[in-house]
Amino acid sequence: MSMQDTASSGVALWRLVADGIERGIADGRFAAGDKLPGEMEIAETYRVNRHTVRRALAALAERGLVRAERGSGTYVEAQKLAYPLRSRTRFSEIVGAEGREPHGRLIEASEDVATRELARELGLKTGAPLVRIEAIRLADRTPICVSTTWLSAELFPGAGEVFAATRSMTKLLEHYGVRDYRRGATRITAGIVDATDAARLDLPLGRPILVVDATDLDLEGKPLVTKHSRFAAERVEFLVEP
Amino acid sequence: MSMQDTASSGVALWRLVADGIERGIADGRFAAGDKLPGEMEIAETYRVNRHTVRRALAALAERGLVRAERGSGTYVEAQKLAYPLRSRTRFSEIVGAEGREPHGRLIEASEDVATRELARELGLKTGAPLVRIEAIRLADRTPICVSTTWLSAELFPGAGEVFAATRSMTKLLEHYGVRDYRRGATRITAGIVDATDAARLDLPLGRPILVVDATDLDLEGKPLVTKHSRFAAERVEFLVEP
DNA sequence: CCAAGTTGTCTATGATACTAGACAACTTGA
DNA sequence: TCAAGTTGTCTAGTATCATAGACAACTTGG
Repeated sequence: MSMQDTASSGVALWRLVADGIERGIADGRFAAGDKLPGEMEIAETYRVNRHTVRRALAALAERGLVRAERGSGTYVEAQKLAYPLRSRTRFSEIVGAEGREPHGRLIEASEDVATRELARELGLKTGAPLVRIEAIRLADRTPICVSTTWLSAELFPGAGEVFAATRSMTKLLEHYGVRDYRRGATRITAGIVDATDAARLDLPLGRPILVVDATDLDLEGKPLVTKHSRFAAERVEFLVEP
Repeated sequence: MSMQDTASSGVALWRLVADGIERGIADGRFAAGDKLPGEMEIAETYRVNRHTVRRALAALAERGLVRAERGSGTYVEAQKLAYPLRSRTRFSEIVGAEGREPHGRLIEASEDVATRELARELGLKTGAPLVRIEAIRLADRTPICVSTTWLSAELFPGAGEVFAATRSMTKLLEHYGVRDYRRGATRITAGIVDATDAARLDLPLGRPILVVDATDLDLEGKPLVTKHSRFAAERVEFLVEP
């Protein structure tokens, strides 16, 4: 150790610094996305060499808690949202279970007609009238995913307005008398974010996204809605449980 | 660190070993007075060099948790019993308050006659008949002190048998109708344990003892018993409170 | 574009931590 | 008395921890 830690506690200085910063992140002194103080400044507050601070930051970066950007600063990485994929998948419940505040926002709602693919997913005829809802979901204030959701315009007339008011797909379905629903097939792929979604997700261009196509069914197995969601890969982690 | 700790945790190996041993003491895997495994054996269980174990043991010894005896082994130091000296001093209550189990054992009871000193302490005449009780007191199974207690044989006939049965001075006095009593003068000195007491206290020769001479009085201030107690200095700590 | 501020990388030095081996000093039990 | 087992002490080598300074590479705001 150094002359600075009084009693040679058996804990390295860089570890003390790392723990201090981690505590700051945990208790919200440094929020997700925040810029940490500069290495020099941290070194001064802990009365420690800049290299020791770098060692601490490296340990935190290793665990994904912070990310250093050369020339700019070191930023708090939002902890990846653990997103379990079960038959009962509710965004608000998942986010809430992580101790974060779920939000939804309508981007756009419009009339559409079913392509052959959409028709098959929803058990409708090709060309059937649909409501298309473009929405974004956030945990606290961090955008997690943008979803395009299609519903039958005949079964759910005015669904766009209802979603704009309720900001929740679950509540929308309740409004139409659907007490419960469950997840049908879920397909997951990955891609690169396009410019539109990048702006919506507040992501730099070129970042990876997780693309999820899923259909929700009512309790009799009849398709209710089908969705095409794009998740910011760096903010979410899907958990598939046996 | 070494190559052995996989991820360079920032916590020194010797600290991990020390913490492990301390936990063992705290949860009773190593009881007070127990001999710890040899340094070599500890080194093997923690997959660590013997010198690292020695560093850990040195840290624990520094804090008084263990004591190394060359050629013999390293022993768990009993935490010193906090022994407050108040006007109402009851061994069993003091030990119980520390969460330990008080015990008493009669070593010997015999007839005696009052020396001038004893007579003065007890408010009797020189040569008055006395009962002399030699007893040992323990906390859990650790001997704390040996006491020689004198009582008037006229006021407390057969006191030796009563003590042998009750193993408690408080209960003995109750047996003779003494509901309460309090501590009179208390004199404290220190000395070196003699061979007899060393055996009784399970102490090595040459160890320091605290010698307490005290007289207990009934509520009217009349002397009841006078005692000469020898405490193992390393196992007890007297607290004088204002 | 430029200056200021940021992180990244290099060299260098000294103090600790850990390992390894050997032997001394001591205790214990046979 | 002796052998085995214990703690104490020494030397030595390697790796990590921490400090210090200098400069490169990059970002940001003016």
